[in-house]
Amino acid sequence: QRAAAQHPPTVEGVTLASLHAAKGLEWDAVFLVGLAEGTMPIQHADGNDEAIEEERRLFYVGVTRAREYLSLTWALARNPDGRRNRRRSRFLYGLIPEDHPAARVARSQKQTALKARCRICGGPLIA
Amino acid sequence: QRAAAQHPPTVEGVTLASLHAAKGLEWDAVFLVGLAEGTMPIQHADGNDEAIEEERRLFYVGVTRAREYLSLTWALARNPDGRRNRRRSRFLYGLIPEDHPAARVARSQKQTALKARCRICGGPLIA
Amino acid sequence: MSTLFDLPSEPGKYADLLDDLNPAQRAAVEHSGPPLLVVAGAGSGKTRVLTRRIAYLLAARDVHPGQIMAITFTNKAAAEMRERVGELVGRRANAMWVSTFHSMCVRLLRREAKTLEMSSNFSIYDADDSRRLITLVARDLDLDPKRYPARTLAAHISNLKNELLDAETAASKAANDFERRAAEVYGEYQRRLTQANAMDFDDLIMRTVELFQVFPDVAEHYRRRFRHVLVDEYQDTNHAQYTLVRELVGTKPTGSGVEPSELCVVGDADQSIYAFRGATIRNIEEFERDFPNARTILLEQNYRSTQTILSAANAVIARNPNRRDKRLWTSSGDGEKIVGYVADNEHDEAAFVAGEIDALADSGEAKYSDVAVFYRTNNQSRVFEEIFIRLGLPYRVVGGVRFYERREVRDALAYLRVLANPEDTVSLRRILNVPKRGIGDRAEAVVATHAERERLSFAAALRDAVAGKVPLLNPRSQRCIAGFVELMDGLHELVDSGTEVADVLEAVLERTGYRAELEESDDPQDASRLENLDELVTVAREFTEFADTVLEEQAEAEQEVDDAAGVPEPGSLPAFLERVSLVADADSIPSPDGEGGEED
Amino acid sequence: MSTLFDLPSEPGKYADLLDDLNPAQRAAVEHSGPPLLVVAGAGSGKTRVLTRRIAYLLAARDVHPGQIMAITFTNKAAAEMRERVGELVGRRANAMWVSTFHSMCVRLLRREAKTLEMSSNFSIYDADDSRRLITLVARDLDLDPKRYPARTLAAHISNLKNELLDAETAASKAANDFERRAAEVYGEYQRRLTQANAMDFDDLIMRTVELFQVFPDVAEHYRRRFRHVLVDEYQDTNHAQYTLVRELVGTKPTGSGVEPSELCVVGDADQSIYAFRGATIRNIEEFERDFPNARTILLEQNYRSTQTILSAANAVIARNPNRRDKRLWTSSGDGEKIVGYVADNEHDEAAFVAGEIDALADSGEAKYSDVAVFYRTNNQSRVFEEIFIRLGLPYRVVGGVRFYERREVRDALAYLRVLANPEDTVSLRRILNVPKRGIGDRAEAVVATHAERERLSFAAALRDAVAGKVPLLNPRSQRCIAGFVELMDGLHELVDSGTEVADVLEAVLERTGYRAELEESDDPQDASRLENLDELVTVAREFTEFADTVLEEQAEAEQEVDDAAGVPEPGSLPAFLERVSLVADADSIPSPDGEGGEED
DNA sequence: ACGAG
DNA sequence: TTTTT
DNA sequence: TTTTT
Repeated sequence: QRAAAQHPPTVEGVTLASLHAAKGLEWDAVFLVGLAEGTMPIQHADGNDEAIEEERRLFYVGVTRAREYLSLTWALARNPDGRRNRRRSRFLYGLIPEDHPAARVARSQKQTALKARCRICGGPLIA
Repeated sequence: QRAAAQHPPTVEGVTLASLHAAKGLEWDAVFLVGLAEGTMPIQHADGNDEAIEEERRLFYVGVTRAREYLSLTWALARNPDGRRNRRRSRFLYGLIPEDHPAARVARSQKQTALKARCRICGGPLIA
Repeated sequence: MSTLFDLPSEPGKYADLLDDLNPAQRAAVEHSGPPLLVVAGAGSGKTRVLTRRIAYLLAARDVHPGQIMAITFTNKAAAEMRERVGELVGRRANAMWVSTFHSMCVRLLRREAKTLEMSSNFSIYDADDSRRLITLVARDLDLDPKRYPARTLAAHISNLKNELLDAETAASKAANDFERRAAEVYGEYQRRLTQANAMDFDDLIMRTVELFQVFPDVAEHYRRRFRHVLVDEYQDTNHAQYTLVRELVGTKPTGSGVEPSELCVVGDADQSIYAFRGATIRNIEEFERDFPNARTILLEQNYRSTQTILSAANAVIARNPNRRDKRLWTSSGDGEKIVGYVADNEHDEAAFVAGEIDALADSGEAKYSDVAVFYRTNNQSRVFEEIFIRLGLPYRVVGGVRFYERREVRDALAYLRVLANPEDTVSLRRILNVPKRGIGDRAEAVVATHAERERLSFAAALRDAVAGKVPLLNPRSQRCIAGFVELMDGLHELVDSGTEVADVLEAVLERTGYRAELEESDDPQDASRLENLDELVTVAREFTEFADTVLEEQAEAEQEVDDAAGVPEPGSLPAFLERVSLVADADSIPSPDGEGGEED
Repeated sequence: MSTLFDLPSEPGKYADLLDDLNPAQRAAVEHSGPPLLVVAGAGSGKTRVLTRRIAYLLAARDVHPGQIMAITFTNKAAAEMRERVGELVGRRANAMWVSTFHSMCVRLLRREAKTLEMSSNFSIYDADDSRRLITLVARDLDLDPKRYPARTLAAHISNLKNELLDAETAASKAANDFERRAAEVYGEYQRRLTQANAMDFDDLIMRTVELFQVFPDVAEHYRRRFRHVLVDEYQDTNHAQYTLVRELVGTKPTGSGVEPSELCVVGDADQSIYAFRGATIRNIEEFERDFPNARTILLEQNYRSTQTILSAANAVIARNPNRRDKRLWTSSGDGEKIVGYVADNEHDEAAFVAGEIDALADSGEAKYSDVAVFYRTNNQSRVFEEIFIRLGLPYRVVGGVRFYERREVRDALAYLRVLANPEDTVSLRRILNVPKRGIGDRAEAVVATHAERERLSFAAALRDAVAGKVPLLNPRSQRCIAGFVELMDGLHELVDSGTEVADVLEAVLERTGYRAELEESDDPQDASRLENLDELVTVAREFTEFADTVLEEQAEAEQEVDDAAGVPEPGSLPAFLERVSLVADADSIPSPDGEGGEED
């Protein structure tokens, strides 16, 4: 058994990787996480068309890694007690219907945790 | 007698003006002041060739406004008690000889006032 | 005419025009034919060359003054040129077009308004009007004023216009959010300008270029007429102005055989300091490539400064790379040495300067008014003012708010502008509640919404408001608006009945209560405001008087005035507004040019 | 050969190669003649197309494997391609060149070293070496490391090289201080690289382009040889790589009548995500313009994902403007719905994901190793790691420091590199005092200055130091340096006597005390360091063994090896270093390619 | 509820 | 901030 | 930060 840095000799488990590192590979189930404005697309790219287009391609690469199961998630706040001022990624427009709970916008007020599971998604996927 | 904003009806006196406003006019005696890096050329322009060239032209316009008498001045510090950390404008290179008192560099230490008058300039003017 | 039988280049002839010129200057005056670039170093006598050249054209080359167009950037330069040519050739000078880029364009646009399918009595929006309108547009587009400040948007849009790009092109070329939003604002801004029957400074140039490019026959008409075009301060032209000049003179014969006009531009790349306003040094640098076959003449002899100063200047500018080399020289000697001084701090620097100035004055070497202090940024004047005041040294500060930028002056003019052009929404909304008459933000917003929804002008929406047709408007506001409309109607009647401008202005100040409000105030600033308004009335008065004399003279001389098509009647309210719109200072009212008639 | 009498396109023939392909794939495999762009959507089977095409070339079009050059970006891709072609055509595959851009260039440069008047045993500097050298250069140029960080300079210089601009051109195009300084650094950096007999990654490409452009006969030689060039991930090429490909295949016949080689590039503009590394999407977008007459084939059928996922992907990417439209589809059904989830905070987000993963695992829908979590920035892994650890959910994090980037590995390799190339100053200075042996910054600086002044290599300056010829060096440091030189001389003897790499490496670790130091430490990190060094020894051992088998096989098959000119002897130290320089992971050692000899 | 400050 | 060599 | 219209 070879000890390479990127494949530590631990039991094979869930892969955690950057979207760049995901390119060219595929998995049965893929979770794209942190899909909030400022993170995906990254802050830096905002306002710059070419950069935003590249961020979108990056997201696209992520989506196309999944064989069967794809999950798209994001968080309203950084910390449990932090201000819930994040907005969801623009790349989700048209993907998650506006009336779906996951499409909800951040509120500035504190509010109770929102954890309603939602496998019953079924909105129109094509924009 | 007409009351125009830029020519208030006061007694005619010394003209105080920006270098831009000086363009096209001429005076017997001209004082170009504030000739320190960050002011002339202005901070903003630093590192940008085209901008520095334009600042130099601006300085040139100032110099060519004078008929008989031209004085070039700058200050080591902003306030009397402030840190003397200014450097003289790069536009003065070759104009004021390096061994002339006015070519002195800012010291970071506090030091006694330097006010030696210096009409006895006589260094080589052409670079 | 007396010159008809003279040989153009006969030696000894036109001695009065040529004898006191140096060889380069003389060459520039005598040059004939291909495009000419006169690279005129500082103090090299470029205005003299320009005026002599014009005089020479008239005297030696049998050119008619009506065939000459001389373009400057400032009214001051135009006035000086006209005056100095006048000294040489007398009243014939009045038939020339000597004007700024902008007033030349206004004149052309008014004449050709029909061609462009627009009204000839458009308002001219200056930078402040323009920024105001952009603020409104940006707000309507829900733009965050932090991310999209009106100032920045205005500068960006101005740059686009200077590059002759319209809103669609700008949108298609936009490569980031800011550019895209700016393009949107640009589009809506233009729509509102049109609605207000107004043009901003940049439009004046851009639309004239459009006029020439879309209607080649119009261009040809003017090219046929202006056989000689002279441009001053060529290094300060922006792309639109460059294009305007090129379209006007042409670079090859037209289909019907009109040769390019003779072009002479004067400028100095080393004095190009307005890049931030869109000026592009490239125009003067590339003149020979833009106008093939061009001749270039360098004016390096200086008649202003000592050799010491010139050598310093040469040394400074020589460090700029890729520059056409040019070394200023003088025959008048070295003069005094340059003084260098490092002060410990800014206060001491100012004290040193003050001391030097006093010494110069005491020794009689220079009067105070012969002395100037220059700095990079206006805030640097502060220390000097403090010291000068303390020493009782007289001074004047150039810069700061100019006459026509003062609030009270703009308010008064806004009334006049609305009277002249009721569609001028920016001006109308400016004075709607000035002085306060109970028409608040809410009422204004409600009327604006109504106007938008019903596709009415703001003025028409106000009348709807009076008629109770504006929803959500409360009765108290409605009464206030009724009062305002009535007020304006009254003023209108004055204008229609031919009241002279100054009296209309007086009526505005009285009936609106503007003057009363200032008189009641005990703020000393308001006293100066009153003075400024009085000054404005005086300007208006003199304007009418001057127009009357011109008209009389014209009548006496039985001059034709066919050149005046579309141009506002001399002395009229529109004429007055046009003048003040294109001018910064109250004392630099341009004298009317080209009003002496001639063949077309 | 068995294929000699087959008609190239006879229906039903080559069924094994074509039958299980969809029509677009088949067209891409069968296409012959003009340049071919295969736009291969995600999961559309592009490697299959590439490998089948190669097999088809060999089987149906009578192409010899030695005429094929297949270029990839990663060693992994190269290895996979070689393996899959091998499955189809057997050992003949070994005669092809299947390699990364960089290793292809290394190979060409070693072969043609004489032409470029350089040594064929140059070191290859990776990003870290390069940044180190740039740090030294910037320091010598007195650059403020705040304003000019080595990272930024390195990135800038890399971009310049990717654009094929040399230091002079960069200097002449510099439009601000940073660019000018960067150009200076670039120039000095290149000088030092040459001095160190080293090339960085970008040089490998740039100098190969130079080779082809300056020596057209060399280009023609390789064009004649490689009649088929295939490029994978074409959307990731930078300008230099694009130029390299173009120079290699040619766009028109050479003077001596060599037609352009047949080019096939495969890529997907929608997956272009390396612009920040210099990749330019324009290359794939403009392929048809760059290579006139080109044929384009779209691969839109997907063999990986459910239609639900593909529709989402299509919807996402469709919003990018100015894009070649492409809609992925599958015949395998809709599958599960996509799950969307907003968490209150990042902790909850991770908890949700962990819960979902557990549910998938519990239900048997997926093993942990079939699941991946992707984020934009590596620091986002933190929350997930915390939660996963708490839940005992097994995971591995991709990214972070890679095997050959680890300090201990680079230290050990630096020793080997200095042994292979004593001029390799960066490596030499790296290990000069590692492990600590009393040669401090001061001593290093003094030696460096001596080297600079006497125009000596740093290695030679060290010997001067031992001989007491370096001024200002104190005796204690001198003795330490003497010890170091002696140590290295001893190791050199080992190398010269033909000791195998793994044993040299062992000697390094023992004699320098590197291993001892780690063994004595009680830092747990140092334990893992020891493991990594052991791993490195194992890699070296296997490398030699593998080379031995290859050599034996070659001997058995009596294959010619003239292709190996300039290429380091298999199993040798230089060969080992070349391998590890072009590789990121210890487990992705590329198998030697093209080593089976053939005619040229 | 709107305008003024 | 991403990091194929 | 400069501001010819």
